[in-house]
Amino acid sequence: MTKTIAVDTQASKDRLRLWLRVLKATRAVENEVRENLRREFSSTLPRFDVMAALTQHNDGLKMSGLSTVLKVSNGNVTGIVERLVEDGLVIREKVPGDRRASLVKMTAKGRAEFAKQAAAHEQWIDTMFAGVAAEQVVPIADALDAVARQLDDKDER
Amino acid sequence: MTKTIAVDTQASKDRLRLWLRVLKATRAVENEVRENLRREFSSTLPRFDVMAALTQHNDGLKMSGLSTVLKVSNGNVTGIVERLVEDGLVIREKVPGDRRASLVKMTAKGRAEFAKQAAAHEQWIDTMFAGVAAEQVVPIADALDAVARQLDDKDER
DNA sequence: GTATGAAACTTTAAGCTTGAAGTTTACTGG
DNA sequence: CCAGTAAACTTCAAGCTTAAAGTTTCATAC
Repeated sequence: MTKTIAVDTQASKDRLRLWLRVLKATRAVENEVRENLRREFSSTLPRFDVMAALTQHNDGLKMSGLSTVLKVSNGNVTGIVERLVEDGLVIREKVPGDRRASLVKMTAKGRAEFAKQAAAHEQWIDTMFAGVAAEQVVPIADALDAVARQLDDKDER
Repeated sequence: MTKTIAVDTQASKDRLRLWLRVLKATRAVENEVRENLRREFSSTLPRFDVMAALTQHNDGLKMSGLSTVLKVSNGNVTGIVERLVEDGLVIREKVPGDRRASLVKMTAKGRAEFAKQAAAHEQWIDTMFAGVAAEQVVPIADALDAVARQLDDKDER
């Protein structure tokens, strides 16, 4: 077996510093997006996330599918979808042959509403990330993807 | 006046993609940190954040100071500090000359506990970011700092 | 002094989030 | 068939989070 020994190198400190910056930037952007969603659309980030996932999966997603895609708990999805249904943005269909499950889909109203929100969202992000040099965008995205993928792989084990 | 016209360029799409990756990586790391804090220390990220802020400000912070530093609402800080006080990790001192305010400080128990958590935390981060090449660390940190700073500046206006 | 307004908080209502426990339905081995 | 187990959810308790409203204290102007 391989034993990992704690060493507090410069590289280690740099990585911690990187994480703190990533976190700070993410929270700043997220707060701005939340505030904009609230002000302009009277909505929230979790609702936006659910609608985005359903838009990508045009044939619908089961509750468990939503919680897997969004990486949140089952119980969480229950509440968010509940409220989206109340607002008529989403429907829950019965799954033939499995009375436990239900398939969540966007309604026409939901699609129209989400189209507006997604367009605004893209503009917000574009403005917020304008300060990142074009040639840095792809390398940074790839580096962070490596971090996320490593953790995803770990979860699946 | 300058009018901003919406243009959906390749650069714009790349920036959106970058944001989605940043978000994904951040959530993955955050989830891991939350889970580790819960499992190993029966604690949470907000509690860790408050203790980290108080550790950096050794002479204490007022409630309003905490909410400014952490960029969360006043009411939020009230609850978290309340629970930290219950656990004896933090104390609230009276501010002489201002009966409205109180100064929050770490206790000896809090300092001892946080030292353990911070050391573990640094190790977790080091492991999770091991996949990022050393020479990329600083440039990425700087690029994201630009994003955060732009939003901070905007808030102060 | 005393009104008036600001500052520093706390409280509240509503929504988000999780892990754990509970319910109903489906599947599988004997 | 049917017992046991797994799957797909929902419910629950506790904590996090915010905006808005409320409270007490302080500062300033008159």
